[in-house]
Amino acid sequence: MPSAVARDAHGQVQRQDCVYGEGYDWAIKQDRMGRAGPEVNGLPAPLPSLEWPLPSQSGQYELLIQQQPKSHHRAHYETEGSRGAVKTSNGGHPEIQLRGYQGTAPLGLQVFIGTADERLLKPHAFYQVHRITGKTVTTRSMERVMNGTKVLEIPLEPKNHMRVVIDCVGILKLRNADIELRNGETDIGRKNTRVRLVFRVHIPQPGGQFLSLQVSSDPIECSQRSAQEFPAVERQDLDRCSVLGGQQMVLTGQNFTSDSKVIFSEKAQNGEQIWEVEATVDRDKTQTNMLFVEVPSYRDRTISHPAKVNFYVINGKKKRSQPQHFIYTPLTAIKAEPLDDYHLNSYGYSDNQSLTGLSMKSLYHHLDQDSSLQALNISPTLYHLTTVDPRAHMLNPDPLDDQAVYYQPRVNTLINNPMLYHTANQHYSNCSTALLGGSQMASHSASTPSHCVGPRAPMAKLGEGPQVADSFEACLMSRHESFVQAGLPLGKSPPSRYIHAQAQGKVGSRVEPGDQHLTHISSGRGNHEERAPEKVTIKQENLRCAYLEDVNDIIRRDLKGHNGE
DNA sequence: GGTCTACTTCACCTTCCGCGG
DNA sequence: GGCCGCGGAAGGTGAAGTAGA
Repeated sequence: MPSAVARDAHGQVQRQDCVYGEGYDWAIKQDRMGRAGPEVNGLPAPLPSLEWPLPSQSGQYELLIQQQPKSHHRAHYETEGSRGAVKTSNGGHPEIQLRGYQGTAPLGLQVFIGTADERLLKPHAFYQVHRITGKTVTTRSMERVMNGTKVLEIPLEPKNHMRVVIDCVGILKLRNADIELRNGETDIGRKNTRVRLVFRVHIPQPGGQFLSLQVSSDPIECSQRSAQEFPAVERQDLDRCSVLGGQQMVLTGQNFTSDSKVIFSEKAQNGEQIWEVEATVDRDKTQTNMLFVEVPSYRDRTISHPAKVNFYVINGKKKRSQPQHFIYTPLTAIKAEPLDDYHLNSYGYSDNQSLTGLSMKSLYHHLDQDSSLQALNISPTLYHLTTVDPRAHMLNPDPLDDQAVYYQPRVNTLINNPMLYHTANQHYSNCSTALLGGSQMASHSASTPSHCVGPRAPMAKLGEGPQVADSFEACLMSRHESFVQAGLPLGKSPPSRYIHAQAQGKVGSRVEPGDQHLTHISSGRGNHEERAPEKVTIKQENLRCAYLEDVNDIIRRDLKGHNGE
């Protein structure tokens, strides 16, 4: 088992262990690439952190999952033998394809185990990918460790139309106690048994850049027990209806029984349950993987804002599915003011789906989903990150934020770190205040929201460490605490930002303390093109229904969007 | 009636066993 | 016979629930 010492994207020396499949020329070729990233002009390029969100599609390229893994796979412990490769529901194996690749050289597809909870996708602390070997395995693979996360690399070959069957990926469960005792680990393992397979590919681009794409599978339940007994909703054909209810919703999933009930519920901000009602299930049509539900009417038919509720399927006393989300839309419209400098039509809102009653969250979401910056007539710009805190970038991990990452190492030096990442479809550019004067990002106080960069503003940092992440998360929390505790409309807090990245080496951002009703989004060209910033102003009102939970909702929706759902 | 504590129940985690290919 | 993949279950642990002071 060869091991290597490599420098990661931040120049930190780290040990990486590699395990090769037999007769694996490709692996040897890829080894150098994987240790410190692909090579550019003979120099190793760093790969984006596994915690970075990446898009599944960019330009002509698309990384997609042709066959999704089964929703249950019992992971094995280190003390056990392998429990085999992850399978699809029809007994086959997941299949991945990279579309749009015209090159002749094979690429490496990276696979790791990611989280599947409400938060942002990141490597799962309690599960690791496990390389399956044996005569039934047809796919070559190579195992390595990147920053403590096991990653399998599988060749994607043009002769196979850049399509590969993932029959060599198993899931290893680490003992909760071992992980929870680890320094800096804040997650708990108990009941944290859902994972996703995450696939990444790095495509060489002209000029020595690389384009990184990522796609993650549907969630996989990895525990023995829940897999056998608990109902699981995998899909719902309806996610909203009017407060009157009455519409039929078809749920597809697992472990539904003739006794399954569907419970709609709503919780107040303080977590107190304020509404619960059992929906009518069509028992005659019920199958083990399908439920037909009549949406119950909402408790309050006079709402003026969409109401977000949950529902779950329950088989027995405590055998209930993960909560699913549902939105009741109001019957009556409320005042909607035209938004300055903002063309609703460009977002395709129909009359009954106007901005009426739309929260800031919804606005953001729609903006995001429709590649809003383009719609807002913001020209593509170069987007620079200097060793960016991935979670800063992930603050709003929507398709817009999930810019494909081009990276080109050692092109220029910014303060202490030399890495410049250029995104595809580069809509905006920015850089953290951390870069100003070389101040340490870690010094950003969680209690000073003014240091938080706006929702679509990646923060830069000058080192990777828990204090930075903590600071960022605290920063995020702080922002939302201010929403909830102060009861301010979302449009008023936190203060808007004016972010402007200049050419490399002179980048920076500043907070504009001015009118907090306004959200400014500016863009400037980076090192290749200079362009005057364009400003978009959005006026927002009626935002009282913005809750902390909205952030999760945004994340959830966007993750779903990621998966092409 | 509210709070605290001790006890009980049960869900979950981890390990082990055994079977078939 | 050994290994792998897999199902099932035993036993430990801790969270959740309940009863009594």
